[in-house]
Amino acid sequence: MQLFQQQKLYLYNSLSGKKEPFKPINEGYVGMYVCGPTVYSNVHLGNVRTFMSFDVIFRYLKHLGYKVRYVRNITDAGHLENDADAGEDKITKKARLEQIEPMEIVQRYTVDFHNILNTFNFLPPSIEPTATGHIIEQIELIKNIIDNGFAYVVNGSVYFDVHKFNKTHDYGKLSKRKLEDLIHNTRELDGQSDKKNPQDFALWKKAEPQHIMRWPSPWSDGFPGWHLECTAMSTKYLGDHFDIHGGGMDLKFPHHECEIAQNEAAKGQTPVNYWMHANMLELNGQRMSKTTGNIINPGELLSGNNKIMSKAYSPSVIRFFMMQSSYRSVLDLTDSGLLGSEKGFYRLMDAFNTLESLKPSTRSSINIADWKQACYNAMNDDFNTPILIANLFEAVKYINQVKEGSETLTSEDIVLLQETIHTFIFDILGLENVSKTESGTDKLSAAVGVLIKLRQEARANKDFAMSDKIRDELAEAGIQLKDGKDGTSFSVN
RNA sequence: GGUGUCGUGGCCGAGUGGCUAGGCUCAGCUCUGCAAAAGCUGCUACAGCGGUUCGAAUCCGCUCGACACCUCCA
Repeated sequence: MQLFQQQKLYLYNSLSGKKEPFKPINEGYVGMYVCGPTVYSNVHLGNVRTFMSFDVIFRYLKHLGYKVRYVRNITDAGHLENDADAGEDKITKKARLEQIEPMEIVQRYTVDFHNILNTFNFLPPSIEPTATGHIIEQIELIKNIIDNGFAYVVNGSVYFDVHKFNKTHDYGKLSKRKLEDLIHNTRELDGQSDKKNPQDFALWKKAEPQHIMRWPSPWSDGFPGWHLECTAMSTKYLGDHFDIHGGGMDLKFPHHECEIAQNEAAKGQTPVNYWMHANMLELNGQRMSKTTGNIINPGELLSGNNKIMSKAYSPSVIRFFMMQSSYRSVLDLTDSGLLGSEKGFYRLMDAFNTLESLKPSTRSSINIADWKQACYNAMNDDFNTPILIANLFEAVKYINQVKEGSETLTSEDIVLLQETIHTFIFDILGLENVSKTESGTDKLSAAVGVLIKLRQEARANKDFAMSDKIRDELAEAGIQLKDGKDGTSFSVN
């Protein structure tokens, strides 16, 4: 019996705007596709948040016993900078600015992306395909769409005919837009266009002579349109109809809308049962923006080498901070927010680390099985990590109360509590155990141990001038002594 | 202008038609030689105005405000 047969998972489907019970197409198997980054610069912190949300979703689905195939692409064929016909793609532009090959740009920032994600303890996806590795599949897809009459060729470029498609299909069903409204509100673009209608989008673009990234096709030497790669790669590895498609909220329109249209036009069926969108990350109440300088990249946040935050934050603290809000809410990244999360996170860790030293009783005064199910209920409700964390803090209270003797637990319940917390904190939330309190194994601990002993002797002799001197000078060196009932421990700041 | 999301206590941030998450801050207490650390206890909020209801912060309408998308962006 797998866990998913006992735990009823609900998830919010952007398509219906409601929470729905999760039913995979094939029982026990889940296919999930998430739109990955365009690797033309350092990974954006907002990107990290989005992928972290899906990392936790991936982890929880796996924990429930599903066999999950998680596909997250790398976009290494540049998208055009704008919708006009004459445009430079982002990767080519960056390559020109840095005077190196486009593929050097791709390589450099793919490595950066992986490094940052590893730092944040992400699980690797099952497949990480690249756009340039699937040009043939994209060309085949375009042929299908043309054959089915939903695309037209102009001057070596191919465009998707949105107006024709909308006559027999519902273009806009994901983003709740009406084609008529789009027609009404489309701005006039400067460059002259080969498109029949402004709402049409490119499937294939003929390359200008100076364009470096180009491939041969039946229509021209050129490059694929920017919505096509996800359709090609998702259906190649997950089939024409799969379970979950995710991405950032900003991709809902037009990117995901176009993916639906492409798939329906090419394959005659809608591609995805559950669309999931992670919301945006703001910095100090404003969207991150390079032009205003209101931006911080993951490396700067981790190193503390920035002018926005008061200090460096560890990957788990940042992860914990992000997990304290729902993936569907806008999250505001602030220094005080991170400080608060840091304190709470260490309190949680310290409680977990004292679990093994709890003294068992013959009976339990707390129902741990109920508490455990409450943790599952939180995650089953559209991956509600804030409620899960609230439950984990309930456990912190239990642990401290047992430690104080006001509540009791049997040894079986202590083990159950320990295993459950471990599962949720480390396996599902993906946090790492970083206790601030030293265990006393390395040389620093030995040295501080000597000072603690000297201080204890001074205190026993009521030589408080000496004992306070030891305490204060250690504090100045960044070592804080903590007096407890069972002796003195210390933490390094 | 259009579409969508949302406005919660000092701050962050969940959730729900009646049982009033959680974290941080703050206050009091315990512990301590004094502190710190740790723990315990306390702090009853849901933008405004109408309506539905026995009862709404939760449903509906309007107003105000924020954010996102509509143009590259996770």
